[in-house]
Amino acid sequence: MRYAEDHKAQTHQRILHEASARFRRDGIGATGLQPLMKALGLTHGGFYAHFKSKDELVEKALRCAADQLKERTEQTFAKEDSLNAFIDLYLSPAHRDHPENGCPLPTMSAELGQRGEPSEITDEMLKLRVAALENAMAGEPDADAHSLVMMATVIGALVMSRSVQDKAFSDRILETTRQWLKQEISKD
Amino acid sequence: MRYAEDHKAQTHQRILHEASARFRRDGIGATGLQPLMKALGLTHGGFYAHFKSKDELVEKALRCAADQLKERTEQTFAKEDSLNAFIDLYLSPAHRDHPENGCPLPTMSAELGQRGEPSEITDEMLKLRVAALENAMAGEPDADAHSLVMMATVIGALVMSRSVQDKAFSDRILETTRQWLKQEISKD
DNA sequence: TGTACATCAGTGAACGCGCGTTCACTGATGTAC
DNA sequence: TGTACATCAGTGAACGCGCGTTCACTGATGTAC
Repeated sequence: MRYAEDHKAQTHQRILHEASARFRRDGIGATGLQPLMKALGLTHGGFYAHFKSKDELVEKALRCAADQLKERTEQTFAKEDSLNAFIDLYLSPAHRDHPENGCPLPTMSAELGQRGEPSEITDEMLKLRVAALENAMAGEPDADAHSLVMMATVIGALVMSRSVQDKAFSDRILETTRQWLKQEISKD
Repeated sequence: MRYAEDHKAQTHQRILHEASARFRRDGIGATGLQPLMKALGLTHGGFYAHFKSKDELVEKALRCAADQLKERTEQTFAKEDSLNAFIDLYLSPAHRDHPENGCPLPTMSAELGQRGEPSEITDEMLKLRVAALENAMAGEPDADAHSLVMMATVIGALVMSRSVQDKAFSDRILETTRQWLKQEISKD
């Protein structure tokens, strides 16, 4: 063969990785396949040797982002003070400023709903993260409700901090929410 | 003149209203001007007698949604038990299932950020709502932080409930968050 | 060792389509005389 | 009262563009003999 044995598989992964970043940063609709492939040094025609449609790419890229996130989540929850670590990570200025590496939910959920694709990956992703939070709250009586509400709070705070032009206000949203959530934890 | 004096102004408002609903329901990018005008019984060419570009429509429609929301918020906060009323309204299944009439932030914020338009209407909208919440918490020492975090929580819960396929899970997100927030209020 | 052939990841022109935008035009009305 | 003209909200064909998708092709390689 012309290329190394795993060459095609590697290209496949490169497309997936680039797409998952662009979908989060620019949105699904605004991400063209032509510019995407060009950015990888390829031509657009070759895309269909890897995926049968853009819809399939969306599904696979979302899975890719979810797996990436799962891994990072597990790393975070392996730490000592995992809840505080999670809060600091999710509500960090870095996460706000780099949606392409972050949680796909705040950027993609609206568009996914509008597209009418069932997907169910978001279900899986959310349930997984809420379960991880709940697990880290072991001992607290309201852990099931608290984990769910905490997840909602960090997502909402991130959405708010990204929606706002006023930089100081954006920082305040993140910091205030961080402090609030940590103080809630310390009560238990 | 051919039409009533305020005919053009009325058409202008009809376009604005329809656009503000479609942008929230389908997204900005996925809303075409041609189908939009057709839905109002007009042809697309006439659009430019009312707005100089789609970008201007986006800005004006967002303002329209914000005003609509402001009015509804004020009505809610005129009530006795305004905080509970707000929570029930924002986290109602009706709000989840009808984004076209609801808060534009959860549906449009990602796209607005991606478009690179400054806008600042989201700043105004958020600050206004947070201030209304804070006002309703009069007396509570942490009202400034609490109002901001509560806003984040309801936004995040709505985003989550809309992202999920599992209907029972979606309902649980809304209900759990409602209960949690109300219980937090009753503590004060 | 040398030649003919098969493989197949990637190429790039072409397709139909809907988009935002432009513009010469329509036609029902109010106004002027 | 009747005719000529001005107004202007809305019409609809046309534009260039980027989109997702298709497909005949390329050309470097491994294999067969």
